[in-house]
Amino acid sequence: MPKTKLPPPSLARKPRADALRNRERILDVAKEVFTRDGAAASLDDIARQAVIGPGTLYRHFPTRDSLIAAVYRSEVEKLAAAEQRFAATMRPLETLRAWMLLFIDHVSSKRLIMPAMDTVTGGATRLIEGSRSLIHAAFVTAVKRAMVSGDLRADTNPDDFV
Amino acid sequence: MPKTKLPPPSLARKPRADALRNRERILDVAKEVFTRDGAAASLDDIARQAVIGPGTLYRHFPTRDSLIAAVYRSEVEKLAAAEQRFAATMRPLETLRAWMLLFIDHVSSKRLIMPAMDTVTGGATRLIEGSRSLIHAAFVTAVKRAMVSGDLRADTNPDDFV
DNA sequence: GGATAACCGGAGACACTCTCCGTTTCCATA
DNA sequence: TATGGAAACGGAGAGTGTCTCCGGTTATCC
Repeated sequence: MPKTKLPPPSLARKPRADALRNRERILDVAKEVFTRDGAAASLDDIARQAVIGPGTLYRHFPTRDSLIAAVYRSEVEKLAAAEQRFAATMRPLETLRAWMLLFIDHVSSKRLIMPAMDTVTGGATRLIEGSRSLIHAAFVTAVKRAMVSGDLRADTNPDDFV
Repeated sequence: MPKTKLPPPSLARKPRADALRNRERILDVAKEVFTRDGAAASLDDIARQAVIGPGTLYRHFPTRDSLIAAVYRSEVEKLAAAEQRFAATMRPLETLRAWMLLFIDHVSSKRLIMPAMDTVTGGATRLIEGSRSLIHAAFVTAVKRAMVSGDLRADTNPDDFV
């Protein structure tokens, strides 16, 4: 009798397109605002700049911390992904150089955002710990590519850069 | 920092007694509230508990950060002073033990307060750095006293505890 | 004791947070 | 393509917090 199709053993269904769009826009704006105004920036202001209502922002990110954490995660993922994107169009040494520049940006903006992450929960450490491996992997890949191409001496140890 | 009395040449005159009293009360209450409610506690609430108006609180500490920093500084000073107070009435080993207990308290409450200190200014590092030497000196003194009295082996290096 | 600079209190304007719910949009199905 | 309904949206508004301004009070110095 129920014509409603219950989704196969799998759990949830695909998120709506507008929700994804909004989530992305919030993350973009939030990153910019946090970096500019510090971690105590107004959340309603972020919503306003992202051209959405406050309700929408709070539905996506119930707390300030969850938004900050999401911004951080998203940045780390972008950073890791950039290595492959660069490698597709640049020579190995250029790739490494460009990526390291991006890394500097990442670190300096992280300084701004971090303090708020454990204001309440003290949970910053875990988040950072988890992202370290992702970044490290991207870095090692870039260095290895440069070694294979001969731009870097073959006996270079990636970790020596750190 | 002991205030030597220099009446004639100076421009500033001695701070009023009530101002000093209030400042002290604010610091006491603020420490308690911050430790309990976290660094985002309501400032007006602190004023209320200290039985003063909000205006008074803001005159003494114009920003949240300045209040937090003052609380921290005051705690460090008390911690350093406690070593001498203990030594006056306790045996060296007891002094050391009591002082280290106090130190634990200090560290754990610091955890609560720290995050807010550089939320805006990123200035926590300097503050902590400055206080480290004060605490370290008190600690070394306590250890040395215990060594002289024979409670601790004479070849103990204070820094080994850390 | 009197003058006066320093200090106090708290009303109030403004900003921020977060929720509730009527309206709109998207997606699956027919 | 049309349609039912779940999912997402927006924004008004209540509650709370921040910070200032200024008339009144108090301590200090002479």
